[in-house]
Amino acid sequence: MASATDPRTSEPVVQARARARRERILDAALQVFARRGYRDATMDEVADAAATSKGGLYFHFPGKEALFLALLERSAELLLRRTAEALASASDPASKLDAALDVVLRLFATHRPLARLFLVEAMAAGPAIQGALVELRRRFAALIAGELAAARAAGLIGPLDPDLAATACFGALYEVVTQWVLTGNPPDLEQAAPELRRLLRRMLGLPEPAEGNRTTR
Amino acid sequence: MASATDPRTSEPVVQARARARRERILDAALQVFARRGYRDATMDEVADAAATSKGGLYFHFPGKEALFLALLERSAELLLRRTAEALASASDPASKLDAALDVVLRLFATHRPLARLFLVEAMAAGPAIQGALVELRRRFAALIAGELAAARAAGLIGPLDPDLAATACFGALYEVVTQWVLTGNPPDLEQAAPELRRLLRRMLGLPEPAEGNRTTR
Amino acid sequence: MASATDPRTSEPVVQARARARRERILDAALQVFARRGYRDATMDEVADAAATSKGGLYFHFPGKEALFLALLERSAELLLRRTAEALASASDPASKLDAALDVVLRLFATHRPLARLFLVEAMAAGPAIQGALVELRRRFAALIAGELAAARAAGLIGPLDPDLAATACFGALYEVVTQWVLTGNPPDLEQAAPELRRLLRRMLGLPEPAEGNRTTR
Amino acid sequence: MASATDPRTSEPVVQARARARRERILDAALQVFARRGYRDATMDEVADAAATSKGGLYFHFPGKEALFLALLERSAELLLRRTAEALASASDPASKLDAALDVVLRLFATHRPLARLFLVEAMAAGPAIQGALVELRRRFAALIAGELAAARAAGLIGPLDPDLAATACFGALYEVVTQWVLTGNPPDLEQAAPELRRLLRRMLGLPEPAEGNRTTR
DNA sequence: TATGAATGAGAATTCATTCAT
DNA sequence: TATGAATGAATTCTCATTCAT
Repeated sequence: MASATDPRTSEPVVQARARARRERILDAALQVFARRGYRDATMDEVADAAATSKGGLYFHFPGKEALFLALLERSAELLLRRTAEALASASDPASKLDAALDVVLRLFATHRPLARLFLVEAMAAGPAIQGALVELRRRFAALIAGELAAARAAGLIGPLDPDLAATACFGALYEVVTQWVLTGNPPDLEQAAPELRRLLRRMLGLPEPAEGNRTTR
Repeated sequence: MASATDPRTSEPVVQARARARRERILDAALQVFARRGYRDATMDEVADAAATSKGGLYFHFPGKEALFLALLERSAELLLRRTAEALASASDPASKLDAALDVVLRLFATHRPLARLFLVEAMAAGPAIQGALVELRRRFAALIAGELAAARAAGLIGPLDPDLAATACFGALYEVVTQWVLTGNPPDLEQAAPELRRLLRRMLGLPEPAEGNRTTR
Repeated sequence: MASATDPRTSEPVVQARARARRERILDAALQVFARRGYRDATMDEVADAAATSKGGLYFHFPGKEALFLALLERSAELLLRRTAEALASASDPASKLDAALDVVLRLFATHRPLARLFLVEAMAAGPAIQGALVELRRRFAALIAGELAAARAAGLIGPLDPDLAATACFGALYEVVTQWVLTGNPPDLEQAAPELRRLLRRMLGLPEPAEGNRTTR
Repeated sequence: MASATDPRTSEPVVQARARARRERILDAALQVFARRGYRDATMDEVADAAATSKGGLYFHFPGKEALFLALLERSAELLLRRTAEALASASDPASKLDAALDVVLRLFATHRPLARLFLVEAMAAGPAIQGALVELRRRFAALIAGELAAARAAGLIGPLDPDLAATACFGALYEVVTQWVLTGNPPDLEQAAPELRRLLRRMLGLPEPAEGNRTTR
């Protein structure tokens, strides 16, 4: 009795179904965790939102923390990959910065629950998750720091501490998004992009662009 | 038979003792909340740490959330007052920035549990506390934004959006402290002051100082 | 140093004050117990209502149950005394019944909290209080049963079981008052008197009065 | 792999078991509430008595009050249904009264914990339960009042206020049962039936039966 | 694989009572 | 006598996790 196989993926149908269910659970978990916070969200709520049972949840994920971690990883991969692509697709440091900024702002602007989850709820979700978050921040900051070091080596920017500068950049960006998540200001997150770009450029010592479309709030 | 009074404060001894107990509870709560996080901390632990009974806790504070809020307020007053003093005691924007930065870094450097509590744990502690935190951030950012607007009006800095710039400043600072809280880097938080000062000055368009006066404690 | 004495009662002033305070506490307790029920009422509430402190309460009464019992006794004395007076002041069984009925309905009609306390809340207030209530009911029913036995002996009513008849009388009256306490029907409790009188008379075999003013609701 | 079903009820075995557990919990709750009273009974005790866990209790009932209410409803249905059947099975008002009286006395006589719970403990169990009890009394009294109105319309009894008369009947019955619950008198509740029947008949103006078997306690 | 009933170790909170002043 | 701060045992309810079917 050979098990059925999906002709497109040559993956056993059973496994495909399992993977789909897994994704469905992760999607549901994102909504629930973002809305209720890690601590207040219950596995019951996640199960309901995923239209499955508690037992089903525990078949796919060993526990609540692991579920959150999986969610975190899936989302972080996306963010980091897109940021890396943006950095790679631009040539000079200034446009790399612009591109990365655009990617991050656009991703969060279109995925507010994700932003809430990462920036507001996650940090207080227990040591294991905190550790994962620290690692993610480190990877993200390292991405920036790498670019800064390269720009510095190429003499495109003045002397600075790449790690601290990357942290500051990350923090400025992080705070702008957090404010938006918490207060809804600015109403459209991407609105803040040009001014934020200008501030970060100046901080890093990158040349100002010859730009006319200044937005003053 | 008049009740005994403290000769120094002319306050009834009973009330004085109660107020002391209240402070002791707040101190204990700070330790416990910082160590365990808001959610994981239990009222039992706080009571133990304060060397009182659970009932005693509830005599002084109506509940866990109110206890945390009281703690938040007490600490925030301190931070905001010191920052305002620092801003008032300096004359030009650049030294105002320096002074405020020093105050914040020093306060957190010497009160790591406080930093952990407010920067890491608090945000995920439920809507009421989140609201209080948003308000605190707003007040702090408004302090900075006010200075920026004044500096701009005086022609000391170029055109910028004071609110966004204040948010970015706050975020950069916040993230540096958070990294320190989470990873212990840099080992001495105040070490980061000069470079951070340089970054923020540049971001805001303040003149670079003729720098020989690096401050190493 | 002889203690001051009240010239009217030749009672030491201190004791007079204590007795007044005791009465004030009982009055407050009546209100609180009637409004919140025995279980849900707290000693704090009673203390507040009596404008005293918890410690003060415990000086005058050894505990919550004792307070309730004292209240019960004070009120029961009143009801039983008035009922006995009414019975004594009438000559024939029929007018005795009428008089007793009037007394009870009037007392409860003008003291609804008292009615609520006795008829609704008290029974579930714990074994000791239950025992006291049973005893009160017994005394009240005995009052009626005594009259019934006398009336029977005088040949004024037919044969019946005085105890059971008294219980039934008491129950009918009790239920009418309870309905009024719980639902507010009839709006004016004393309204129900004539019809209730008629029903009870018939039940006991007393002659119908030559009365024209029948009220049908 | 279809889930197993009970061949007799074609109900899934899982659900059948759950329903059985629910019933077992209700049975246990009746015992515990009757023995300890609503307020003093703890969910722990109920769980123990039901040989289940506290969590299990809360799986089947959302809380203590809901559990009590469910119990109340289940028992009240029984009483009301039996009373209605008794009323329906008799033809003339007098035998209807007799039949209903017998049903009620027999039910309580054989279920003393039930009687204790409903007549003594329940009334002081909080507003929600009190409301439910008021409604039950109303339904029961309405059953009687309906019969009285019909009998009156048919000219079988003299003029009276059906609602008040029903309340008085109910009260007399209620009090006799309550006395029995509280004091154990009369030792056999059903012993009181003939005399009580006679009293109520007279009260309502129903003809006396040609009966010789008087019982005097 | 999926279900949902069941578990049980806590959690926050309440409140009668005590007692130093 | 009076006060009100303090106590601590008891109680309801929660929820991550397990497991028989």
